[in-house]
Amino acid sequence: MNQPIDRFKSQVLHILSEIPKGECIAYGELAKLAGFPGYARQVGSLMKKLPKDTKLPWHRVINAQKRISFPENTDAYLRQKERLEQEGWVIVGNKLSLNKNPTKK
DNA sequence: CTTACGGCCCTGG
DNA sequence: ACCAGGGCCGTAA
Repeated sequence: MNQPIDRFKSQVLHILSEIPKGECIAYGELAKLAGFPGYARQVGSLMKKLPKDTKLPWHRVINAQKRISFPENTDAYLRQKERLEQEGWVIVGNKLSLNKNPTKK
């Protein structure tokens, strides 16, 4: 079968599972760490494939713009927002800020 | 084989 | 700091 992409998935999922609480990562960063720079979108596609009962912190994955990659009126957006806030993040609009330290002057 | 579409990224205005 | 445009990669039609 497709070894490279299969490995890609495994790596991404593994790294994702290693993401500590209270920390987030961009799709591109995740892909890069997995050894597949430029595969940000594929990471997103992979996230979409994840089962609903997954233990993986998919909510800690956001885009490089520090924004949730979902329209605000969607359910997915709200869920991710809630989870991130639960992790101690502060969401302003559809953008993320560091916990208790947005921009910090 | 061409077209369309993503949980994206980067550069510019 | 915010929005728009173009580009990248893979999968599905």
